[in-house]
Amino acid sequence: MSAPKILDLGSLKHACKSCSLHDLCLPLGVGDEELQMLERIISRRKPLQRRDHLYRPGEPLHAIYAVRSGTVKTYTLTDDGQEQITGFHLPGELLGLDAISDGVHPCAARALETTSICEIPFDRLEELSVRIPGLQHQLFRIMSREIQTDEHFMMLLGKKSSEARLAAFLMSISTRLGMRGFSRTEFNLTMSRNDIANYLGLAVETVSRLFTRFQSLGLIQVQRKFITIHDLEGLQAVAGAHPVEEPQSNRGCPGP
Amino acid sequence: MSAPKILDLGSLKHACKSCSLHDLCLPLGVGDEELQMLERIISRRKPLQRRDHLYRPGEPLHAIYAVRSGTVKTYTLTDDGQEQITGFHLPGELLGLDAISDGVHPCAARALETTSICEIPFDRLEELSVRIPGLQHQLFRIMSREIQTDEHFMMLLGKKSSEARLAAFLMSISTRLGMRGFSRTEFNLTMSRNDIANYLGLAVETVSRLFTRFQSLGLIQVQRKFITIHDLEGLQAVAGAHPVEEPQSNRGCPGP
DNA sequence: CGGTGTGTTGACTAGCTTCAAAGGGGGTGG
DNA sequence: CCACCCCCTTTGAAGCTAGTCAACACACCG
Repeated sequence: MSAPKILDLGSLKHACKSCSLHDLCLPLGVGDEELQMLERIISRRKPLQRRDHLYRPGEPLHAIYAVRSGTVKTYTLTDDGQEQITGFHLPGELLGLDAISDGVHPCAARALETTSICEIPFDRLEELSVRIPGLQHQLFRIMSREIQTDEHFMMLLGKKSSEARLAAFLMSISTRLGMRGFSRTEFNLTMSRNDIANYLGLAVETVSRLFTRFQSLGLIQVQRKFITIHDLEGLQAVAGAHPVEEPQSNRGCPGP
Repeated sequence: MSAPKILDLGSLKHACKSCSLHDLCLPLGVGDEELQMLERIISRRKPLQRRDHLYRPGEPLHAIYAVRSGTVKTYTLTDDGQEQITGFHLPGELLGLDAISDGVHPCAARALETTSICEIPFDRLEELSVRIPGLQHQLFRIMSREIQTDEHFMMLLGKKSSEARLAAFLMSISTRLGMRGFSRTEFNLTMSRNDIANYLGLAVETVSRLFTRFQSLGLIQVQRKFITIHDLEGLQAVAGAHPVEEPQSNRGCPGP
């Protein structure tokens, strides 16, 4: 499956520079030679079109994937058949890590727009990470990071108001795009309101109302899918805010 | 840190049999010799008493931990200083995986009762997993599993009613205890109602009312912290149920 | 034996969902 | 290229779930 295409290693290397695998490879002093070994097992797929599936639930894990450009959403189906979005994946981010444990994808991955993808055959990645300890360490880090962000998101869903959720969502998109060199304050939301609502555990109507409210508060400007953030600090404040009231005093003092 | 104690390998091996590291080690044909190498780096800590911390947020990652007996809760503090429980860890389960990415524990871990713990120095575990590919694979699997259960839990928080959440929680405890050879239908909830509510994103009062309701429905019997499940299937049904209505027809048929 | 913390129960409230309907773009077909 | 249609989005009003507030019951502990 997926015959490794011969690629221009120079350009691929450049591409890898903005990828999460890069961040997590080079800093540890993985040598040039080893980097080339890694790059050799990575192949590009032909771009996905909007609504194309990268994989579906139940498919065996062949590879993990990195988004080169575009957006991918991952989702599962609940017992009663409705969709639950588990994440949006922006350029430089990885998908498919949740499939390692059973060797089968527990969720589906679908492009929200034209999207290009790097494919990293998992068995070969594992082999390589035995030979390159730095790579193994980085894989552990990447997976740990995902566990951490999932925990953070659980807090969002469990404790935060609808306002805080949407604000945090926008801040998350902003930050992640910013890390990859895109604008933090102007971007397109490639997902529908429905997707956002689904992801945040809210009703579509609530999300729509919140966009309107944020705009009238001067925090953001909304032009359909195009968002301009006017007040990053303000938005962050809304995101961090306690659902009902903020004591303001004795911050971060847990007590024994 | 943590001078490796000389242990009776025979008894430790036995202990490891009911541990998640075991499940995820032996099946892959890790040899006896390699298993001994693993066991040699694992040390026991002296038991934790109720309310003792295993680690606190901000502490550097020295080791990951496995619960031998007892229960541990992990939690973070929100921006405004209130506790958010991220998980309960039963015998045989691992803690601390979320600390790998930054080398620092993002959350706290605290014993809910007298608890004994195995400590696995992470740097030595990493070294070992380079030498034992099967071990590396199992670590990937364990972390992947955690990502997967986190995603599942996100669905619970985002889409399910309070009833479904508590039912799913009880089923989760039941299943996990059952996997370790404990009773699936009779157990002590070592965590307080407050902890349960916090974890599930509910108010304490709601949790209390739900326990009463489940009892009057004949699903469970509640005697303070001691729970008897009378109807596992019924509880599962409540857990899986759609918050409002259940279509009942066309299950699991996504459509393209 | 009181004190304290934990758990339960009731009444009220708020926030979000649901239901309903209309506006607006983008895509498709003629 | 235009027109139609569908779906996404927005807005309004009503309803319900779960949260909040308050008071009490119960065990556990010193």
